[in-house]
Amino acid sequence: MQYSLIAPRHVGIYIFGMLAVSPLRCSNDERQGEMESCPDGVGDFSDVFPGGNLLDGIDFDDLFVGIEDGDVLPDLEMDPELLAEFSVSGCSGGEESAEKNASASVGKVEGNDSGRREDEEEGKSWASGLVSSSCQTEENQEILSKREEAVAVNPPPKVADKGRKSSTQPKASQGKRKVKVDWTPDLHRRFVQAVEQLGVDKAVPSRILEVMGIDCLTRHNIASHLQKYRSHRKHLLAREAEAASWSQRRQMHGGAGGGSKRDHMNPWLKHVPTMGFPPPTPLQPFRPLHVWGHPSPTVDHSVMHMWPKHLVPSPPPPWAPPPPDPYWHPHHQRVPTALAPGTPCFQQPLATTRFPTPPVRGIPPHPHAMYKLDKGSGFPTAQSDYSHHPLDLHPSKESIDAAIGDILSKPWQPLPIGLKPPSLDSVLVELQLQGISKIPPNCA
DNA sequence: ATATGAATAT
DNA sequence: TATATTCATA
Repeated sequence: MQYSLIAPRHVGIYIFGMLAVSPLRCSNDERQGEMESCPDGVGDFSDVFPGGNLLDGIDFDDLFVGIEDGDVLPDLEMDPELLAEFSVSGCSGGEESAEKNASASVGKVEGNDSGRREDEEEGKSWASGLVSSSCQTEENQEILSKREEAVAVNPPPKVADKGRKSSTQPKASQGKRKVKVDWTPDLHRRFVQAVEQLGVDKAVPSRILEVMGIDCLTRHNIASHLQKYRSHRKHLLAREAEAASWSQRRQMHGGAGGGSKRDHMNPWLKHVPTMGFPPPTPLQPFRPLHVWGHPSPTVDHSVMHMWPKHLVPSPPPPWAPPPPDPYWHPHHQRVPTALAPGTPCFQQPLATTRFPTPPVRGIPPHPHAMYKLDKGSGFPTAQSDYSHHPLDLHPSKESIDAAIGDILSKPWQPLPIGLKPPSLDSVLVELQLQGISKIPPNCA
C-alpha cells in the first residue's frame, strides 16, 4: 500500500475533526458501503499512525488550517447522495489493490483559496469527502487515483457545465482543491513512456499530458514531475560521462592483460585485470524494475525473471545491491537494499565470470561505487554520498599516500559494483605487501 | 494570453 | 523529500 506520508496523515486529521463534530466515520457502520476508501486505510488509524497514538500523528497546524478554511468542517457532513453521484460519474470509488495498480494517493488540502489562476483543471478537481476518485487510461486501466479528503463537496460538473468560470461562483464552493499526485511507479512509467515517445527534447508538459492520456493530471503536475525528471537525467548523464571517462582512461593507460611496466611502477595498478569491471553504465545487480530515468528500452524483458525466493539473500548482502539511485526514487524504495522475495529482478551480468573475484582493490571501476567497511562486522556498507572522490588511476606518490590515508581513515572503498569487497584486513595486508608503510595508525 | 521551466514554498 | 506553486519570460 503506497501512501505519501502526507496523505494519510491529513486524512487522519480530518477524520479526527469529523469525530469531533459528527458521528460520521469510516468504520464498520452503515456507511461502509459508500465509503469505499476505507479499505485503503483511510479509516484505519493503525495504518495512518503506525505508532498507535492517534494524537501523535496529528499535525494540529494543519488541522487548524483546515478549520480556518471554513468549509472543511461543515463539509464533513457528507451527503450520501453526493457520494452516490460521485461513484457513477466516471471515477470509480473503488480502491485498487496497491500492488497491482498504481494509485496516486492525494493528500494535502491546499490552503490557497485565492482566485482561480488555473485553467485546465477547472472542474476536474471537484472534490468529495473522504472518497477516492480514480482516473483511467484510454485502455481503461485504472492508473491513477486521487484520494480527496474531507474538503468541500461539489458535484462534478456535468458535461453541459462547460461554461465554468461562472463568476457568480466565487471560489470556496468551487471544490477546486488541488490534490497531491503520488507518482507511483506505474504512473511514472507512463510518464517516461510519453517522454520518450515525444523525444526527450520535445517533451513539454502539455504534450506529455496528451500522450499520457490521464486527464486527472494537470499540466502543472506534469511540469513539476518533468522538472525532477530532467534534473535526474542530467545527474545520471553526468555520472555516466564520468564513468565513461574513467573507463577510457583505464583503457588508455592500463594496457591489456598481464601487468605492463606501468603496473610495476604503480602499485595501484597491480593485479588489475583489464576487463574486470562492469560497464560504465551502472547495470546494477538486483536492479529493481522501477527506476527513474528511461525504462531501459535495451533491456530485454524476456530475461527478466523473478529471483528465486530461496536465492534472495536474507538479509541481502550489503555489497550486493548498491543503492539503485539514492538521488532518485527513495520514496518508493524506502529500503533500497532490502529485496523482497519474489521481487522481479534483472539478472546480474555474470559477476563471477565476467568480473574477477575477489575484486581489485584501490581502483574504482565506477567512480561512484563507494563502500565503507564496517570494522566490526567487516562488511561493507553502501555509500550514497557521491561527494567522495574516487582514487586517481595514476596517482603520484603523494596522492597515493593521500588516498591511502583517506581510504583507510574513513575508510571508503571504491569497489566494482556487485562484487564482494575485501575485508579491511585484506586491504591492510595488501598495502603491507606493497611496501606501503603509511598506514594511518587508527586503521591498524 | 499562455506555456514553459527555474526557483521557491510547503 | 516529493510535489506544488510562484515567477520570469518566451
